Amino acid sequence: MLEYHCFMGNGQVSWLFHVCLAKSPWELRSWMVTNREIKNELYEQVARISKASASPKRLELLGLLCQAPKTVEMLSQEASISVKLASSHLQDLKAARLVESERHGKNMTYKLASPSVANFLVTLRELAEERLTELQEAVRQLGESAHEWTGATRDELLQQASNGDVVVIDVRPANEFESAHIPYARSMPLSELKARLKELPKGKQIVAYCRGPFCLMSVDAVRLLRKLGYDAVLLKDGIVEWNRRAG
Amino acid sequence: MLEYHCFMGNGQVSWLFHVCLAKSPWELRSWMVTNREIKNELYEQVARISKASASPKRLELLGLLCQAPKTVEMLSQEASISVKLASSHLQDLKAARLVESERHGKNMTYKLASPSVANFLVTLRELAEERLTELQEAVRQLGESAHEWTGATRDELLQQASNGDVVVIDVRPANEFESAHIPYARSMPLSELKARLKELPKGKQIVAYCRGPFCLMSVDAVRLLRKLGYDAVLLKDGIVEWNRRAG
DNA sequence: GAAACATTCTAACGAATGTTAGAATATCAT
DNA sequence: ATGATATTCTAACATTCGTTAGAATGTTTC
Repeated sequence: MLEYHCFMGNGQVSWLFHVCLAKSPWELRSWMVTNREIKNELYEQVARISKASASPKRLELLGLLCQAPKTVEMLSQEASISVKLASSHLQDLKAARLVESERHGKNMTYKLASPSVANFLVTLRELAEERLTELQEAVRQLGESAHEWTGATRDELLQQASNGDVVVIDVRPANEFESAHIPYARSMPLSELKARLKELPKGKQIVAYCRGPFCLMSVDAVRLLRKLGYDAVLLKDGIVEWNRRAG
Repeated sequence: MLEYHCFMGNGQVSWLFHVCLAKSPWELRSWMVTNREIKNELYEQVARISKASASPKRLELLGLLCQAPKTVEMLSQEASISVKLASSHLQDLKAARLVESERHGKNMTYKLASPSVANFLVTLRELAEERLTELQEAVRQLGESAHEWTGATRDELLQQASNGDVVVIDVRPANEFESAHIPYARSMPLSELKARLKELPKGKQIVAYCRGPFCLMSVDAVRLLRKLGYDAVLLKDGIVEWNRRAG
């Protein structure tokens, strides 16, 4: 029976006859089959990466690992899933070489396999934000509830932070701050914010950031600070987005 | 029954008690549920994009659409799948807003929804090449069979092409050349190459390119030209990769 | 309006995936 | 070694996905 995509059934593939004029029918067929098999294999491999990122929970786990290496338990709690499910997802990610694991005593620690993975995730998220109006709507609602940093550029923020005109606070857990943070930022985890209020000057503007645009910690921090009379705004970028804009 | 990720079952989420001290238990619970639901929704939306790219055939279709708009039939033939299956995959891609369709007479034409999609695909492919040794191996074998352009930089190639030291040929079908091509390149589809050999100078180096690193047309072109005594090499970049390096 | 054609919709099947619970494994403290 | 703890492996289930075939839709041409 003839297939739709039969090898020689139409004009679309007629160039093959020119290119392969010298080849015997058997050789021609084998050449095509081989080429097709090579392509299939190549795309199959690329799809391994996108399949690994094709689940909301795996995306969330990857996002958390962009901040710092973490144990299975930490990851499961922060993503609100069971330890078993987290472990299973992490193994899928490991099979796709997106993360690596290492044992530290009783705990298994997972970390991103490469900075390229973080870069890919940001590209993916930005594409989703550009294309999906549903996502734009959801993000817009987040933005409305809090005040965003309006001081234009990255360099301006760096400048003002370096000479003390604004105070940049990193409201993530301390270990994530230690793993990597924006220059001149001060670690002030959301959990300690209320107790350490006296460290913050009322006269200056306070810029709070957290894990990135999908993390709500800076939103909460800004809401709290503004209620107490501080001039607080939030920066949507996390450390990965920040570094990306550098290149 | 108590869940692993119960809301108040452990120290990991204890900061909530500080932040939300002022809230009643009901308010606290509702705040958490809402935050979790927002995050779930956000990641769900992002996953729509990666799910759409999580199939080898859909990746191949997207890759073809990066070259030029095409009808369902053209796409099905070039990807070696049935028209029905192609249509089905294209509708998945359309649901994820990665492609758009337009009717031209009897034919339905699909095109990329945005250049960001092409950019995302290259990022994905590059990540796959970096992380997956299986893919590196497959690509390496392709490279061995043909001679790659060794003239270092993009700018050098542009320079040499502009003053005629090398001849850059685009071996894709003519409509893809018309849609977009590398500056100074000459359209010479693989199907016509043998018939138009006399247009190519034997004294100069010929650089052939096609759809990108996973497309085998330039490999075949170079193989043919070298057998006939031409000084031909191939450029792995397609038009998308080329433009990306511009920014 | 009828015939011809390209595409999509519907239904169906087996294959792959997400999730959970229980058993098994590896490490640490004793 | 033994018990306690963290993680992974196994098995099971419902759900989703890839693929195919047949019916239905929309468009052009006559």
